[in-house]
Amino acid sequence: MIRVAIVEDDPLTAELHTAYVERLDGFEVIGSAGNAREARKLIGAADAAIDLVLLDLTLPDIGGLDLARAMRSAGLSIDIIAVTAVRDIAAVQTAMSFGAVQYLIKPFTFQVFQEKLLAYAAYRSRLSSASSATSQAEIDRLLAVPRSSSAAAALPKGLTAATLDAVSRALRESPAPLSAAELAERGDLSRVTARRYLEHLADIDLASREPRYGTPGRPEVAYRWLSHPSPDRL
Amino acid sequence: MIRVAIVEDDPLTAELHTAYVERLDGFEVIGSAGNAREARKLIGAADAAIDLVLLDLTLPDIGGLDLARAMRSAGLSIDIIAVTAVRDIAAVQTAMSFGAVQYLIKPFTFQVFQEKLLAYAAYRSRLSSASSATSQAEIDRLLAVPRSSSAAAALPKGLTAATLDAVSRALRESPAPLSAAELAERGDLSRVTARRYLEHLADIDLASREPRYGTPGRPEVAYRWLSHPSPDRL
DNA sequence: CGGGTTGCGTTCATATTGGTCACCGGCGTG
DNA sequence: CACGCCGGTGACCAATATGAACGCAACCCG
Repeated sequence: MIRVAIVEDDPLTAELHTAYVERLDGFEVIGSAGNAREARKLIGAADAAIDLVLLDLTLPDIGGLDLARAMRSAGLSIDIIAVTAVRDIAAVQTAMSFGAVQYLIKPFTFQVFQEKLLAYAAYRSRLSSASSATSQAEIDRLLAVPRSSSAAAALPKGLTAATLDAVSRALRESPAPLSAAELAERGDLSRVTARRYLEHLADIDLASREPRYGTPGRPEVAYRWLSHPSPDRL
Repeated sequence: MIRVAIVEDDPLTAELHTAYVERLDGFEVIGSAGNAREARKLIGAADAAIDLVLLDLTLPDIGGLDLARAMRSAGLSIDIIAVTAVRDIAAVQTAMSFGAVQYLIKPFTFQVFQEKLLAYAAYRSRLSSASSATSQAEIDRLLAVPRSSSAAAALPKGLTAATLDAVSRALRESPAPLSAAELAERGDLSRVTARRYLEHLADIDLASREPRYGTPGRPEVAYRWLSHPSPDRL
């Protein structure tokens, strides 16, 4: 059983992540913390014996990266999966230098989450089953992270990962909600295709629909990128 | 230029590693230290601006792992490659939790050493060229590099080095991205073969896929050569 | 209050390309 | 010399974005 602590300031998101973890066999949630102070207490508790921390990098009191540093200073080698909405390469690099084993970008679907945690579990069992490494090649094999392609299989028929990625990016980078027609113009796509992908994003709760009234003609629905998916969608 | 510090207690080995580093283009040795105290001074020097430390884990005064911890405590996110004769899984795991990007077992050949450092260089240039990541997939791609090894060495079944070389060259010399059909026409290959090799190049991150939208019919995917570290050095 | 107008949502046929499978020719081997 | 393995090829079926046609939901005007 891999014992997980969740450090996340938004209670709704924390609850969602807890539910995610508990859906996976072999994982259990030991506790959660909403800020760094609580997290320190949680992790420091003698009977906790935590294996893995899902660490949000944006906490109210001190940054998650500082918390990670503090953990390392204390000599704790608990594994960390960084969870954040920050899409900053520098943050990624810093997190990795503190020994984060994975970097998850919010919001994520259960599939992506599952993939990362299962990869971690595999890594963990590999390490524990091998008592001592005998060669460089073996070390390399132990540390290798398997290429994941399970996410692609979860796509409904007729949709492409590359296109979905392009649509997601365009929507995310737009400050205002986008209609299918507007996104089509930006992304060199047809209106029909743009709508299909936007509908998919809305279906998996990565985007919300917002009808626009007030103009003549049939109302146009605009889509807004969601950074906090609702937890009722399990 | 990647600035390297070498921390190694045995002078002969330190010299050897220095020579190894200097055989590689794009790397330079800033200094070396024989124990943790010297290492701290070397790394702390304001004008050092060190990118990478080759860190021996068995030092006379304090352990290399403790030095790594001290570096992290100080907020330094300098990359570390752990170098040691210790074949202990626990040490590997601890080193990785302190954010080591590689783990090299002494003694190693120049080949192995080169492979690890070139992989690191690729990882680094990838990170610096991308200012902000846009998707989980991209993060995964960025982070996959440093820990996977010998990707180029082992060719999958059904591929030939000569053909791969020809395809690589053709793609590299083309200013615009090329589709499989286009490359087939240029290179005297069938579309099928061209596609197989282009897919391989994309899989090992030497090329990127870019679907072309806007025209009726199924979108055509074009491949673009990614210009990072020199492949002629292999 | 109801019919007309206006756009967008939705569906469907179509145009292309992707992916796969069974063959073919060549090279090494016994 | 026959055999077997292996990589490249042609042709097939499946996949996926496009454009146009149709229908619907909200505004507007009489």
